[in-house]
Parts: sequence; C-alpha cells; structure tokens
Amino acid sequence: MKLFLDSTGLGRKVGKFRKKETVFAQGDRANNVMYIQDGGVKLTVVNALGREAVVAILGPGDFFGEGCLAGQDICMASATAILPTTVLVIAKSEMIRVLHGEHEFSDRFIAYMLARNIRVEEDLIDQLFNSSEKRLARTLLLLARYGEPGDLQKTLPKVSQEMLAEMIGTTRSRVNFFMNKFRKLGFIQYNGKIHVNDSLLNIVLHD
Amino acid sequence: MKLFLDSTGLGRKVGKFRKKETVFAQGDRANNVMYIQDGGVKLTVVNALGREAVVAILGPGDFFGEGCLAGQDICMASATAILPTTVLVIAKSEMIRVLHGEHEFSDRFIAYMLARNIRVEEDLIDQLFNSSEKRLARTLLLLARYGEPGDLQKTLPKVSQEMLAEMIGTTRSRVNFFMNKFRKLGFIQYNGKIHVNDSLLNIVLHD
DNA sequence: TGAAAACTGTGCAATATTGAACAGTTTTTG
DNA sequence: CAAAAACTGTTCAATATTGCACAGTTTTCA
Repeated sequence: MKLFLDSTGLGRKVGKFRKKETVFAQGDRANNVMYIQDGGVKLTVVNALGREAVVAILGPGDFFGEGCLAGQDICMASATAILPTTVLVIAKSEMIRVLHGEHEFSDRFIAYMLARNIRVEEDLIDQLFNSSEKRLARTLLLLARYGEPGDLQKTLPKVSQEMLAEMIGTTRSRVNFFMNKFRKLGFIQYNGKIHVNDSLLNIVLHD
Repeated sequence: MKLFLDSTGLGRKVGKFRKKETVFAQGDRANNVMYIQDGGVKLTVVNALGREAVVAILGPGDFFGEGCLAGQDICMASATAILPTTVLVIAKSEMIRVLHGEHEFSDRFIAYMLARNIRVEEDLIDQLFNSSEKRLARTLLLLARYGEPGDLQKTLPKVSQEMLAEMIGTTRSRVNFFMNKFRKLGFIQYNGKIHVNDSLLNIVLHD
C-alpha cells in the first residue's frame, strides 16, 4: 500500500491513489480504517474459483476497512480506486482512541455504520427477492443517483457489463441480454455512456 | 407491541414475548432500539407480492431496531420472537443519550454494529456467489452452531423447510429437494429434529 | 380427542440462468 | 500509430430454478 505522509500526525496519514490502483488486497493484514476524502473506491471479493463480486461502491465521506476494529486481522475484501482518490488512513489504535475521545467523530462513525448496515441489508433483501433483471434495474437506478439530480435522463459513471454482472451476482451474458432489452424498450440509452430514464426503468422494479 | 414495565427507569423498559409473538411489524413507527436479554428473534421482510424473507436470526446480546437511530422512522422489517424472549426496550432519545454518556455501552454498540455488518456482508457475498444448494448447506451449518460445540452430530433448533427457504431466498420445493439429497448422502439426518454432520456437509460448501 | 393447520414428499412443465464460444468494436498503452 | 487488451453483441445447449399441485404426515389447540 502506497502512502504519502502528511502533517496530520501520528496514526493518521493521507493516501493518494490513481484510478485502478489497489488500496489493499484481500488477505492483506488489516491495521487501518480508511476514510474517503475524495474520489471513489470499490470493494471486491474473489471466491475459491476466482470469480469476483463487487460488495460496495464507496465515495467521499465513506469509511472502509473498519472490519479490523471488530477483530478481523486480515482484509476480507480488496479495495480498488475507481477514480483518482484521496483517503485518510487511520491506524486501528488511533481510531479506537478517537472513537472514545471525540464525540463528534464517534457520532459520525456510528451514523456511517448504521447507514452502511441499512444499505447492505437492502442489497441482501434485493438478492433474496428479486430476479437478475430487477437487480440490474435497481443497480442502474442506484448508480444514476451519482448523476445530476435534476435531470430526468441521468448519466452513469462508466461501468462495464462485466462489472454490473459482478455487482448483481450474475453473468455478463445475462447483463448484456437485459441491457439490450432495456434499450429496446427505451428505458436506457447507451453508446459508451449509459443514460437511464428514471421513471421508465422504475417500472421494471415494480413489475 | 406489548410491554411489561419495570423499574429500569424512564426510556428503558423490559418487554416479554411468547414464542411467535410479534415484537414489531414492518411499517410500524420506529422509536425504540431493542436489546435481547434472553430468547431469540427473527427479522423478516415481505415484498409487494407477499413473499417473505428472513433477514436475520438474533439471540441474547444482539440489538435490533437500531435503524431508527439512522433516521428510519418506520420499521423496515418485522421482528418476531422464535423463543420465549425478554428484550430491553430503549427509547431512541435515551439510546442517543447513553451512546454519548456511557463509554462502555457505546463501545459495545459499535462492536455489535461492526459484527452485524460483517455478518450481513457475508450473507450478501454468499448470495452473490453461491447456488441455492450451497446456501442451504451454509445455513444449516450456521444454525448448527447453536448446538453443543463438542458434538460432531449437531442438532438444529426446529426450523421448517419453508423457513429455510425464506432464509436463503429460494423455494420450499428446492429446499426439500436438497434436504433429501443431503440425507441420502448422509450429510444430515432428520425426523423432526435435524442433525448435521459438520465435516460431511462442509464438503458441499467447498465443492 | 378430533378437526384444523402446518409441514413434508413428490412430480412436472414452464422459465431462467449458466458458461462457453466467437466475431466485431472500442479503448488503452508502449 | 499499431498491437494488445478490454468490451460488446450474439448464439446455444446444458442446467437450475420456479411455481404449482396433491397426498400423506405431524403438530397445534379448542
């Protein structure tokens, strides 16, 4: 893991990563909690067969690597920058100290954990209930939230069908099939950039 | 929601629930955080079509209903006792006060949230990667952890095939199919009580 | 106890999903 | 720029999963 030191003091450093650069890899020793100041990070896991799944896409204000606080001494996922990214790297010991000492920080961390929990639980429920077609629709809509909230036609950050497949737990084959279906139905447009028609795509979700 | 008052003071009450009794229902106003003192609770959600999914099975020491702290003003899931259960009911406002004031309690809550997050994430990863056969095997093994840790042949708390299906996100049809398959292969035995042969069933998980 | 309710075993046709292949297109990068 | 790498569109047979139905068994509880 590459780190650029900074004057933030003992136990806190600033890390800068280029697009596609690895922040940490599954199996690495877990000693730090990360806080994203700028950019974006994806968390992925690979199974024994080498298949990859995307567990989360995170942005500014999000924490990751917090598993070490719960006694996980190795990283259960890999973290990769998907944009030029700046993270605050907080040593586990420092994190514990700060959680005790600084109320405001502690509140913020708890709030983050609560929100994250809700989000992961929603993803799980989505998996328990929905077909891959609906999961794709939901994922496209969620990714579109990163676009300008005003637009009806929202633009997505660039994501390959491969990555969409890894996010919803299916094959590229299936993603391609539904992407074309959605396009034919006018729910999305794409040629490089993906645009989604929010209200139309929502129909898929609610049958 | 039925509550038995207790001398624990303002903002904290003790609730006692019989097996199958509802603690709160999806859609209820969310005002309290619950802490299980004794017994067991399942969290379930139903979708628009009336299909039900089990999101979590909780036991003593677990919290639930903590979503209200993150601004969720209605319950996103139903909580049902699966055993005679005693919960500490903590009003949202009280919970916030205590999280600030009592370090030990705050630490415990953070630790819980971290652990819970890890668990839900594992469930999600399981869904993203595995077939329903493997998910069933994993669920049986997890449920078996409630049994005596010494035994090689572990006994499960009583669960119907219907409920197993709701936990792993598939149909009873499929669960029945695999239960019989596992039984024929000697991985489990059952006639009312389910017994799991830990080491054999693990084979399913690792191909 | 006896009827009702819940659960299991089974079968099956209709769908959904996988996994692999291959050609054409776009993007990356030395 | 040109080759390499990554991505898309398309096919298809093999599997997996759903959703239903019905009969027999066990459990619940009035």
